[in-house]
Amino acid sequence: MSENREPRHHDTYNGGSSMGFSFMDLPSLYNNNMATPPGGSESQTMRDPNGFDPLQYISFTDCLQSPMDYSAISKAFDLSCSSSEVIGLGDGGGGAANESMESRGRGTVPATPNSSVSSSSTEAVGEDDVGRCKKDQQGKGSEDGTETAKKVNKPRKKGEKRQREPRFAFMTKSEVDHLEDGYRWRKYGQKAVKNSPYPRSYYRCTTQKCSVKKRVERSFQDPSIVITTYEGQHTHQSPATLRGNAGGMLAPSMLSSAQQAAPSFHHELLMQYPTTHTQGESSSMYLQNFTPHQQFQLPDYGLLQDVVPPSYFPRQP
DNA sequence: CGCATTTGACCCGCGC
DNA sequence: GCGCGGGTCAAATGCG
Repeated sequence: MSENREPRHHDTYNGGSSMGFSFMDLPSLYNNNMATPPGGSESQTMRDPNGFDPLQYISFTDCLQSPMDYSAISKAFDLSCSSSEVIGLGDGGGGAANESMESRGRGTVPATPNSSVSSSSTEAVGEDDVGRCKKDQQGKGSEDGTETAKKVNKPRKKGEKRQREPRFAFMTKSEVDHLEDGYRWRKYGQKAVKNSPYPRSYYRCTTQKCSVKKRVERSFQDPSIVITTYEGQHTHQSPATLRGNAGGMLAPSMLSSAQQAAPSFHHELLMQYPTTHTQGESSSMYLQNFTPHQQFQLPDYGLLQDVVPPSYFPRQP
Protein backbone atom coordinates (compact mmCIF):
# COMPACT_ATOMS: atom_id res chain seq x y z
CA MET A 1 0.00 0.00 0.00
CA SER A 2 1.38 3.23 -0.86
CA GLU A 3 -0.92 5.37 1.03
CA ASN A 4 1.11 7.68 3.11
CA ARG A 5 1.66 5.54 6.05
CA GLU A 6 2.79 8.35 8.13
CA PRO A 7 0.09 10.64 9.23
CA ARG A 8 2.04 13.64 8.44
CA HIS A 9 -0.79 16.07 8.62
CA HIS A 10 0.95 18.84 6.99
CA ASP A 11 -2.09 20.83 7.47
CA THR A 12 -1.56 20.75 11.11
CA TYR A 13 1.86 22.11 10.90
CA ASN A 14 1.72 25.15 12.88
CA GLY A 15 2.23 27.23 9.96
CA GLY A 16 4.35 30.03 11.11
CA SER A 17 7.27 28.26 12.28
CA SER A 18 7.83 24.96 10.82
CA MET A 19 11.49 24.86 10.42
CA GLY A 20 11.31 28.17 12.03
CA PHE A 21 14.35 27.85 14.07
CA SER A 22 17.40 25.86 13.84
CA PHE A 23 20.27 24.68 15.78
CA MET A 24 21.54 28.12 16.11
CA ASP A 25 18.38 29.25 17.62
CA LEU A 26 18.65 26.97 20.50
CA PRO A 27 20.86 29.03 22.67
CA SER A 28 18.78 32.06 22.44
CA LEU A 29 15.82 29.97 22.93
CA TYR A 30 17.22 28.71 26.13
CA ASN A 31 18.57 31.90 27.30
CA ASN A 32 15.31 33.54 26.82
CA ASN A 33 12.98 30.97 27.99
CA MET A 34 14.68 28.61 30.21
CA ALA A 35 15.32 30.78 33.10
CA THR A 36 12.60 29.32 35.16
CA PRO A 37 12.31 25.66 35.34
CA PRO A 38 8.87 24.57 36.09
CA GLY A 39 8.54 23.59 39.63
CA GLY A 40 11.79 25.12 40.48
CA SER A 41 12.33 28.46 41.98
CA GLU A 42 14.80 29.63 39.54
CA SER A 43 17.55 28.41 37.54
CA GLN A 44 21.03 29.34 37.54
CA THR A 45 22.67 27.33 34.96
CA MET A 46 21.60 29.03 31.95
CA ARG A 47 23.75 31.79 31.45
CA ASP A 48 25.68 31.60 28.46
CA PRO A 49 25.22 34.86 26.88
CA ASN A 50 27.09 34.10 23.85
CA GLY A 51 28.42 30.90 24.91
CA PHE A 52 26.66 28.56 22.70
CA ASP A 53 29.20 26.43 21.14
CA PRO A 54 27.71 24.16 18.63
CA LEU A 55 30.55 21.86 19.06
CA GLN A 56 29.43 21.17 22.49
CA TYR A 57 26.35 19.67 21.20
CA ILE A 58 26.83 16.16 20.24
CA SER A 59 24.76 14.76 17.55
CA PHE A 60 22.70 11.73 17.93
CA THR A 61 24.91 10.07 15.47
CA ASP A 62 27.70 10.92 17.74
CA CYS A 63 26.01 9.13 20.47
CA LEU A 64 25.26 6.19 18.39
CA GLN A 65 28.56 5.89 16.82
CA SER A 66 30.45 2.79 17.41
CA PRO A 67 30.54 1.44 20.83
CA MET A 68 28.20 3.93 22.22
CA ASP A 69 29.49 4.93 25.49
CA TYR A 70 27.03 6.44 27.80
CA SER A 71 29.66 7.74 30.00
CA ALA A 72 30.93 9.63 27.07
CA ILE A 73 27.50 10.89 26.53
CA SER A 74 27.18 11.99 30.03
CA LYS A 75 30.41 13.78 29.67
CA ALA A 76 29.22 15.40 26.58
CA PHE A 77 26.19 16.50 28.41
CA ASP A 78 28.29 17.64 31.14
CA LEU A 79 29.88 19.89 28.72
CA SER A 80 26.67 21.12 27.43
CA CYS A 81 25.18 21.81 30.71
CA SER A 82 28.11 23.54 32.06
CA SER A 83 27.60 26.06 29.46
CA SER A 84 23.95 25.97 29.13
CA GLU A 85 20.96 23.90 29.50
CA VAL A 86 21.32 20.26 29.60
CA ILE A 87 22.15 18.75 32.85
CA GLY A 88 23.01 15.22 33.50
CA LEU A 89 21.85 14.02 36.78
CA GLY A 90 23.53 11.30 38.55
CA ASP A 91 21.20 8.52 38.67
CA GLY A 92 21.10 7.40 42.18
CA GLY A 93 18.80 4.71 41.19
CA GLY A 94 15.27 5.09 40.28
CA GLY A 95 13.14 7.30 42.37
CA ALA A 96 16.06 9.10 43.75
CA ALA A 97 16.38 10.87 40.53
CA ASN A 98 13.31 12.91 40.92
CA GLU A 99 14.07 13.73 44.40
CA SER A 100 17.53 14.75 43.67
CA MET A 101 16.29 16.98 41.01
CA GLU A 102 14.03 18.78 43.27
CA SER A 103 16.20 19.03 46.21
CA ARG A 104 19.63 19.12 44.94
CA GLY A 105 20.89 22.39 43.78
CA ARG A 106 21.68 21.91 40.22
CA GLY A 107 24.54 23.27 38.44
CA THR A 108 26.68 20.78 40.10
CA VAL A 109 26.70 18.01 37.75
CA PRO A 110 28.30 15.08 39.28
CA ALA A 111 30.25 13.43 36.65
CA THR A 112 28.92 10.02 37.11
CA PRO A 113 30.13 8.24 34.13
CA ASN A 114 28.62 5.03 35.11
CA SER A 115 25.47 6.25 36.51
CA SER A 116 23.58 6.10 33.35
CA VAL A 117 23.88 2.43 33.11
CA SER A 118 24.74 1.36 36.50
CA SER A 119 21.39 1.18 37.99
CA SER A 120 19.80 -1.13 35.65
CA SER A 121 21.95 -2.99 33.34
CA THR A 122 23.84 -5.89 34.45
CA GLU A 123 22.93 -7.97 31.56
CA ALA A 124 20.88 -5.66 29.62
CA VAL A 125 23.31 -4.64 27.02
CA GLY A 126 23.10 -6.71 24.00
CA GLU A 127 20.55 -8.90 25.53
CA ASP A 128 17.42 -7.09 25.14
CA ASP A 129 16.48 -10.40 24.23
CA VAL A 130 14.72 -11.74 27.00
CA GLY A 131 12.22 -11.74 24.32
CA ARG A 132 14.38 -13.37 21.82
CA CYS A 133 15.20 -16.37 23.81
CA LYS A 134 11.66 -16.67 24.67
CA LYS A 135 10.98 -17.13 21.08
CA ASP A 136 13.38 -19.92 20.79
CA GLN A 137 11.99 -21.58 23.75
CA GLN A 138 8.57 -21.02 22.60
CA GLY A 139 9.30 -22.38 19.24
CA LYS A 140 10.44 -25.55 20.77
CA GLY A 141 7.95 -25.53 23.50
CA SER A 142 4.99 -25.12 21.31
CA GLU A 143 5.64 -28.00 19.11
CA ASP A 144 2.88 -29.88 20.74
CA GLY A 145 0.62 -27.49 19.02
CA THR A 146 -1.24 -26.36 22.03
CA GLU A 147 0.04 -22.90 21.72
CA THR A 148 -1.96 -21.80 18.82
CA ALA A 149 -3.68 -19.14 20.75
CA LYS A 150 -0.54 -17.76 22.25
CA LYS A 151 1.78 -16.43 19.74
CA VAL A 152 3.77 -14.53 22.16
CA ASN A 153 4.43 -16.06 25.41
CA LYS A 154 7.39 -15.11 27.36
CA PRO A 155 8.90 -17.59 29.69
CA ARG A 156 10.48 -14.91 31.67
CA LYS A 157 11.69 -15.82 35.03
CA LYS A 158 9.40 -14.75 37.72
CA GLY A 159 10.44 -11.79 39.70
CA GLU A 160 12.83 -10.88 37.02
CA LYS A 161 11.79 -7.60 35.66
CA ARG A 162 12.32 -6.81 32.12
CA GLN A 163 15.55 -4.99 31.86
CA ARG A 164 15.56 -1.78 30.04
CA GLU A 165 18.52 -0.52 28.21
CA PRO A 166 19.65 2.99 28.68
CA ARG A 167 17.69 5.28 26.54
CA PHE A 168 18.62 8.35 24.75
CA ALA A 169 16.03 10.59 23.34
CA PHE A 170 16.13 13.41 20.91
CA MET A 171 13.76 15.96 19.72
CA THR A 172 14.24 16.98 16.20
CA LYS A 173 12.42 19.25 13.97
CA SER A 174 11.87 17.25 10.93
CA GLU A 175 9.44 16.60 8.20
CA VAL A 176 10.20 12.98 8.14
CA ASP A 177 9.54 10.70 11.00
CA HIS A 178 12.35 8.36 10.48
CA LEU A 179 15.58 10.23 10.76
CA GLU A 180 18.45 9.05 8.72
CA ASP A 181 21.19 8.35 11.17
CA GLY A 182 23.38 6.09 9.18
CA TYR A 183 22.15 2.87 10.58
CA ARG A 184 19.72 0.55 9.01
CA TRP A 185 16.51 0.08 10.83
CA ARG A 186 13.70 -2.27 10.44
CA LYS A 187 10.32 -1.32 11.58
CA TYR A 188 8.75 -3.94 13.74
CA GLY A 189 5.76 -2.25 15.13
CA GLN A 190 3.59 0.74 15.32
CA LYS A 191 1.22 1.78 17.98
CA ALA A 192 -1.23 4.51 18.38
CA VAL A 193 -0.23 6.84 21.11
CA LYS A 194 -2.75 7.75 23.64
CA ASN A 195 -3.92 11.31 23.33
CA SER A 196 -2.00 11.76 20.19
CA PRO A 197 -3.08 11.49 16.62
CA TYR A 198 0.35 10.38 15.67
CA PRO A 199 1.45 6.81 15.94
CA ARG A 200 4.64 5.69 17.52
CA SER A 201 6.86 3.56 15.41
CA TYR A 202 9.26 0.96 16.66
CA TYR A 203 12.46 0.21 14.87
CA ARG A 204 15.21 -2.24 15.43
CA CYS A 205 18.70 -2.17 14.05
CA THR A 206 18.92 -4.65 11.24
CA THR A 207 22.47 -5.56 11.95
CA GLN A 208 22.86 -8.96 13.41
CA LYS A 209 23.73 -9.11 17.03
CA CYS A 210 22.85 -5.51 17.39
CA SER A 211 19.83 -5.09 19.53
CA VAL A 212 19.48 -1.38 19.42
CA LYS A 213 15.98 -0.15 19.13
CA LYS A 214 14.46 3.14 18.57
CA ARG A 215 11.08 4.65 18.87
CA VAL A 216 9.91 7.46 16.76
CA GLU A 217 7.01 9.59 17.65
CA ARG A 218 5.78 12.88 16.44
CA SER A 219 4.81 15.47 18.91
CA PHE A 220 1.19 16.11 18.49
CA GLN A 221 1.54 19.51 19.95
CA ASP A 222 4.00 20.47 17.36
CA PRO A 223 3.83 18.03 14.52
CA SER A 224 7.00 19.32 13.11
CA ILE A 225 8.86 17.87 16.02
CA VAL A 226 9.91 14.30 16.03
CA ILE A 227 10.87 12.58 19.21
CA THR A 228 13.28 9.79 18.70
CA THR A 229 14.30 7.53 21.51
CA TYR A 230 17.21 5.19 21.14
CA GLU A 231 17.56 2.23 23.38
CA GLY A 232 20.68 0.17 23.60
CA GLN A 233 24.07 0.44 22.14
CA HIS A 234 25.20 -0.37 18.69
CA THR A 235 27.71 -3.13 18.63
CA HIS A 236 29.00 -2.10 15.29
CA GLN A 237 29.93 0.81 13.19
CA SER A 238 27.45 2.73 11.29
CA PRO A 239 27.17 1.26 7.84
CA ALA A 240 27.07 4.69 6.40
CA THR A 241 30.24 5.58 8.16
CA LEU A 242 31.91 2.56 6.80
CA ARG A 243 30.78 3.50 3.43
CA GLY A 244 32.25 6.86 3.77
CA ASN A 245 29.13 8.65 4.69
CA ALA A 246 27.44 7.69 1.57
CA GLY A 247 23.76 8.05 1.43
CA GLY A 248 23.49 11.47 2.83
CA MET A 249 23.88 10.41 6.35
CA LEU A 250 25.11 12.93 8.73
CA ALA A 251 28.36 11.85 10.17
CA PRO A 252 29.28 13.13 13.53
CA SER A 253 32.12 15.04 12.17
CA MET A 254 29.83 16.74 9.83
CA LEU A 255 27.61 17.99 12.47
CA SER A 256 29.14 21.28 13.07
CA SER A 257 29.08 22.13 9.48
CA ALA A 258 25.63 20.80 9.29
CA GLN A 259 24.65 23.22 11.89
CA GLN A 260 25.83 26.00 9.82
CA ALA A 261 24.61 24.90 6.56
CA ALA A 262 22.18 22.15 7.28
CA PRO A 263 22.90 20.71 3.92
CA SER A 264 20.57 17.99 3.10
CA PHE A 265 19.84 17.35 6.62
CA HIS A 266 16.26 18.18 6.85
CA HIS A 267 15.92 17.57 10.51
CA GLU A 268 17.17 19.80 13.17
CA LEU A 269 18.23 18.53 16.43
CA LEU A 270 16.40 20.44 19.04
CA MET A 271 17.00 18.57 22.13
CA GLN A 272 18.58 15.53 23.39
CA TYR A 273 18.58 13.88 26.67
CA PRO A 274 20.08 10.68 27.68
CA THR A 275 18.30 8.55 30.09
CA THR A 276 18.34 5.23 31.59
CA HIS A 277 14.90 4.13 31.95
CA THR A 278 14.17 1.19 34.01
CA GLN A 279 10.66 0.21 33.67
CA GLY A 280 8.57 2.77 35.27
CA GLU A 281 11.15 5.02 36.58
CA SER A 282 13.07 7.50 34.71
CA SER A 283 16.40 8.08 36.14
CA SER A 284 19.88 9.11 35.68
CA MET A 285 20.09 11.98 33.36
CA TYR A 286 17.54 14.48 32.54
CA LEU A 287 17.28 17.45 30.54
CA GLN A 288 17.01 20.20 32.92
CA ASN A 289 15.70 23.65 32.71
CA PHE A 290 13.90 22.56 29.71
CA THR A 291 11.39 25.24 29.38
CA PRO A 292 10.55 24.78 25.88
CA HIS A 293 9.62 27.26 23.43
CA GLN A 294 5.92 27.56 23.11
CA GLN A 295 6.21 24.93 20.53
CA PHE A 296 7.37 22.43 23.01
CA GLN A 297 4.63 22.71 25.44
CA LEU A 298 3.21 19.34 25.24
CA PRO A 299 0.32 18.58 27.47
CA ASP A 300 0.85 14.99 26.79
CA TYR A 301 4.41 14.32 26.15
CA GLY A 302 4.25 10.93 24.75
CA LEU A 303 7.68 9.55 24.79
CA LEU A 304 8.87 12.55 26.56
CA GLN A 305 7.00 11.82 29.62
CA ASP A 306 8.63 8.55 29.50
CA VAL A 307 12.05 9.94 29.80
CA VAL A 308 11.58 13.34 31.21
CA PRO A 309 9.84 13.86 34.47
CA PRO A 310 6.66 15.82 34.15
CA SER A 311 7.97 18.50 36.36
CA TYR A 312 10.23 19.50 33.61
CA PHE A 313 7.49 20.58 31.43
CA PRO A 314 5.60 23.69 31.92
CA ARG A 315 2.17 23.30 33.17
CA GLN A 316 -0.43 24.96 31.22
CA PRO A 317 -2.73 27.10 33.25
C1' DC B 1 13.16 -13.70 -4.41
C1' DG B 2 14.60 -11.34 -0.53
C1' DC B 3 13.82 -7.76 2.41
C1' DA B 4 10.96 -4.14 4.54
C1' DT B 5 6.51 -2.69 6.12
C1' DT B 6 1.87 -3.28 7.85
C1' DT B 7 -1.16 -4.73 11.20
C1' DG B 8 -3.78 -7.47 14.43
C1' DA B 9 -2.92 -10.23 18.31
C1' DC B 10 -0.65 -11.12 22.32
C1' DC B 11 2.13 -10.36 26.64
C1' DC B 12 3.63 -7.58 30.47
C1' DG B 13 3.66 -4.11 33.97
C1' DC B 14 1.13 -0.98 36.47
C1' DG B 15 -2.64 1.48 38.59
C1' DC B 16 -7.14 1.21 40.42
C1' DG C 1 -8.45 -9.22 39.90
C1' DC C 2 -9.24 -6.36 36.04
C1' DG C 3 -8.48 -3.05 32.62
C1' DC C 4 -5.41 -0.13 30.19
C1' DG C 5 -1.47 1.19 27.74
C1' DG C 6 3.01 0.14 26.07
C1' DG C 7 5.90 -3.00 23.71
C1' DT C 8 6.71 -7.00 20.71
C1' DC C 9 5.75 -10.75 17.56
C1' DA C 10 4.89 -12.72 13.23
C1' DA C 11 1.86 -13.64 9.21
C1' DA C 12 0.51 -11.24 5.34
C1' DT C 13 1.58 -8.08 1.99
C1' DG C 14 4.21 -4.90 -0.83
C1' DC C 15 8.17 -3.45 -3.30
C1' DG C 16 12.63 -3.30 -5.72
